[in-house]
Amino acid sequence: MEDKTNCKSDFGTPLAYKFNLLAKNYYGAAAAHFTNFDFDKYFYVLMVIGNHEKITQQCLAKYFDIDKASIVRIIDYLTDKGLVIREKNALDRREHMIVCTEKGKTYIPQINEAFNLVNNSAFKNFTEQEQTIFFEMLNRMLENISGLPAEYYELKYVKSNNVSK
Amino acid sequence: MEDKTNCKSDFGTPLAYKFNLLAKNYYGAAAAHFTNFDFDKYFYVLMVIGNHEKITQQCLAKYFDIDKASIVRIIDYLTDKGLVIREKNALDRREHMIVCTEKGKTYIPQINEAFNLVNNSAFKNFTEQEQTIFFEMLNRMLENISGLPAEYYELKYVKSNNVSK
DNA sequence: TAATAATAGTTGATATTGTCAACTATTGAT
DNA sequence: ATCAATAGTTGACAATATCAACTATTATTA
Repeated sequence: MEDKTNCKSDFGTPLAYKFNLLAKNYYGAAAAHFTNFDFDKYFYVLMVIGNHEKITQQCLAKYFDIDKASIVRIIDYLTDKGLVIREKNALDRREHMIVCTEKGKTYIPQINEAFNLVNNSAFKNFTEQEQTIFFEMLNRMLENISGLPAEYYELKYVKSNNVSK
Repeated sequence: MEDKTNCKSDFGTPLAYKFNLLAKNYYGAAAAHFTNFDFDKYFYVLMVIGNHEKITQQCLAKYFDIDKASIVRIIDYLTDKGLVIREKNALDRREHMIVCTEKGKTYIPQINEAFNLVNNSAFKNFTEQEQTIFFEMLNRMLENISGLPAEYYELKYVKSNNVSK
């Protein structure tokens, strides 16, 4: 059994293993901030919806890279909790625009704040510059691995719903 | 809707969102290398087992941070495929040492190689130094978020089974 | 030593999640 | 007018994780 104490050895482990561990611990830490909410999941979905006036389910499906059927159930859940509503788009009546309710909006700042706190604790002892470098590296890696520019995931799908189409 | 074209905006998004995207794309890319195998999952589990003479299910559960019941089913699957076997530990008959079979061992180099290839494509246009920095940052972040040293996940659980205990 | 606690693994039940195919409604293309 | 494409929905299903209860074995301790 080889020694794995130095960083070099990391090159032999799949990156995704570390990403999974990080994601799991991250969500665990974030969930601690949401214990007083009357809903217990899809915080980031709500945040994405809340940060836009309206957004289609297709956009959400592409943004989160999951099946549109899953989005239906997520929106069902959030609707059930009174956090969002579906509105038919008059310009294209196939589309349902998802809109944050007043109740839903009250959670957005708290969710934003909580994620910022967890981000900050993840970045403990990172300089501003290191944080910037880290994000920049993550984005480059996303491009390398997905074949798509990383901004695609931040922008494109989110933007497309605001212009007529 | 604010502009999100610059990196700064990343600070508002939960890190785990990007980690999930990366992990998903990473596994997708890796799976392409394993299409000719007669098993279709748990490649990294097999690799970890194969890189040690023997390892307990507890070790694997802690290493992958999943329930021991899940490990039982994973080992059932790998056993079913003839890739590993369970051996009672004579020194502590509660423990089942998981050992790679000859068949299982033939896959280890291929799996190692495949992960290296995907790592390399993920790190396209990264200098050696950047790669080292990236891993080092990931490990620091894991420590920050989990409260445990990152090597814990690479070493401790994996090592403990080799000494009598 | 006997009783009790702790550990490793197993099993069954359950909840969650994602995925697929089939379907409706609507719009776009030819 | 017809046909194809898109947005969304639904039901069925498979994969996964999790939990509690259980067996077997070892460690603790009174």
